[in-house]
Amino acid sequence: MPELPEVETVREGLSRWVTSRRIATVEVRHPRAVRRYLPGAEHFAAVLAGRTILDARRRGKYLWLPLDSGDAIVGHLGMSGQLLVRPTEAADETHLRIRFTFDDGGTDLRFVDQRTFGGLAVSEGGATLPAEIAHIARDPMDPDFSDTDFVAATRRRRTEVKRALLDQTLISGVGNIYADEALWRARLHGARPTEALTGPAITRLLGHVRDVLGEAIKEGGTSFDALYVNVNGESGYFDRELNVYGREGLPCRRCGTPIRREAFMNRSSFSCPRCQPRPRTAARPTR
DNA sequence: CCGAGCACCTGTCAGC
DNA sequence: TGCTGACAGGTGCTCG
Repeated sequence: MPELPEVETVREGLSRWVTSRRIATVEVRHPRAVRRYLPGAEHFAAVLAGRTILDARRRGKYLWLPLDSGDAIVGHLGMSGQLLVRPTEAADETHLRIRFTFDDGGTDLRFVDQRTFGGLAVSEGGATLPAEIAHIARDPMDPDFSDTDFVAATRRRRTEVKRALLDQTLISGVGNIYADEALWRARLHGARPTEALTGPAITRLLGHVRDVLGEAIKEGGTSFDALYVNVNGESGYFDRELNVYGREGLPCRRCGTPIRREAFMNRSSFSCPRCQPRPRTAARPTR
């Protein structure tokens, strides 16, 4: 779910609502929420009590909160995770997994996650960049992202272009929605082999990725239901701007041809049959 | 190195 | 009304 724009929306909320606050207590309500933190739930709570949150940062779909100890809370929302800032007296959410209270009272920080694919961990010494996410590439909104390196690395891959966009070690933050939207804008079918794309074509595609992510951030992200919300529980509005994702059978906004849906990696890909013709052959060696 | 398949979960919706 | 199967924004493992 949440892809870069949704995670960025959450990061902005955390930056505003939890920066400079000192953690009082931590309750882990479900052990799966901290499964990536090997010392376990009790240690998770103990090491965080009394720490002050200094900032809220993001790379791709990962978030981290640098602490005054030099450690960080690192997290991923998975498919259904939410970080909510709620009044302390508000009733527990059905899928409340972790609750943080603060010395100043007022509001809690709650990790709520229906499907439990997400989770939080403490990254020792991870304030600058958690080691747990060192394998994740920079995302295209990062000022230090290198367009030329991305183009070169993509052309070296022998894979399909949508797979490349979803590969978080090549470019991070792009998920199923924004990959389909960027490919539609670039008029490329996701099955096009990367090695057969020219440098300028990949550069143009990258520009569309950056455009669609930026536009979605302005709208507070995409949400089709109450699962994808900011820290105050509010949905974003980018679903109104989607051109292909979820629009099977509806007319392409460029040419009117009904949008097609194809199976892809146990989910779906949406594209325009006319603007984005399938490649004639599967990936093959170029020489 | 790469992809296919699957595991990890809960909930919703369509169809029977 | 219930049951069943398909499907959902992600990651990460094994296997070939």
